[in-house]
Amino acid sequence: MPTPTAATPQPLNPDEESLVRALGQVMHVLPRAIDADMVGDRQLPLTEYTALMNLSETPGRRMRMNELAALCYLSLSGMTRTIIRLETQGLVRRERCEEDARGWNAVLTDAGFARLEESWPSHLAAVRRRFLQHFEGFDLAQLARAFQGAGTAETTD
Amino acid sequence: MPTPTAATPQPLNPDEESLVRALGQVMHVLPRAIDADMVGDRQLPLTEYTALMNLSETPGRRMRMNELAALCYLSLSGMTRTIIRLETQGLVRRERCEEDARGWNAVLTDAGFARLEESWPSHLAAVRRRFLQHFEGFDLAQLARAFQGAGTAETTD
DNA sequence: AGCCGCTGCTTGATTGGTCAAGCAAATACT
DNA sequence: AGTATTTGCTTGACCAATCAAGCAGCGGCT
Repeated sequence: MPTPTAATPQPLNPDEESLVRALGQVMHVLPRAIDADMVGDRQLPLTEYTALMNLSETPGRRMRMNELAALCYLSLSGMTRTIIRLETQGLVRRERCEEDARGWNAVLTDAGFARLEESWPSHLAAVRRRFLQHFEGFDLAQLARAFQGAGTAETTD
Repeated sequence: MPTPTAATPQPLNPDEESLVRALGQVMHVLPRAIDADMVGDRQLPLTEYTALMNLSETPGRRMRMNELAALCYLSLSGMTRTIIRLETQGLVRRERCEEDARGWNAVLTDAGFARLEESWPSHLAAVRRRFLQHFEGFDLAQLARAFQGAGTAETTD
């Protein structure tokens, strides 16, 4: 019996191999690097930046914890803690939700909006330098679709 | 004065915008998803798998902590703790380094090698399904080069 | 030979995330 | 109407990573 226990799957070819290795590196390095850039430059961690940014794009600059957590790819408890950090800095305020007294809205304060405006160039620069720059010859729209697929792949199966 | 404080950088065009959004998602989701797959399937977290894998590819299946940490994209202390976890499972053993009594070698045990052999199909499947699959039409070699660039970009600039 | 600074690794303290349990409000059921 | 279930969020316990401090062994310098 050549393959005794489990079905041996098709191994990676050399190009796949090096892509996967590079992916491993990027998954580890990129988020930390961009975060470190933001912290070094603007004292605003990537997670907090992302929360502020999502809030800023919403009518009334407010959002339910639920929805914000999903947009930030964070667990609900992770979101709670992020919002608490932002609240203590005065960048976000929490208001009880009118139509459901269990719910809360995170509301971007003026200070929060100002902080965001002051920080986005730093974020933009980090993303350009660490990522976009390296994909210059590529069809970005096509690439974006592939990434979306990779990010939203079914959880189990 | 139209732009009072800082120079306003070139904003992202729509394609860049959606690529960056997708990147944000992927950076968050992919490592956790692959790790969760491995844990669910084989009880072996991605970090530990990576350490075993790197050890297995080295002559004598042994490596200095230093070097292993670099290959795993982990801090030295993070590597120490990972190795301790692996050691308590009997998958790795530590030996003092012969030519430098300060140093340690992490050595893959037979049990560790077996564990790796049993786990790699799961890792492979996760990587295929969550990542490679979504880049089917692409020039993988070219993509790999771009990713390598993104992962190794100069730290400060 | 002996001290001094450097190196390799571990350990302690902290951080930022997760999951599970808790709690209060809303909703469904009879 | 009154209870049971579900929902929305927070809190507690935990975990894996980081940085900073500690420590032992090495190597250079005199």
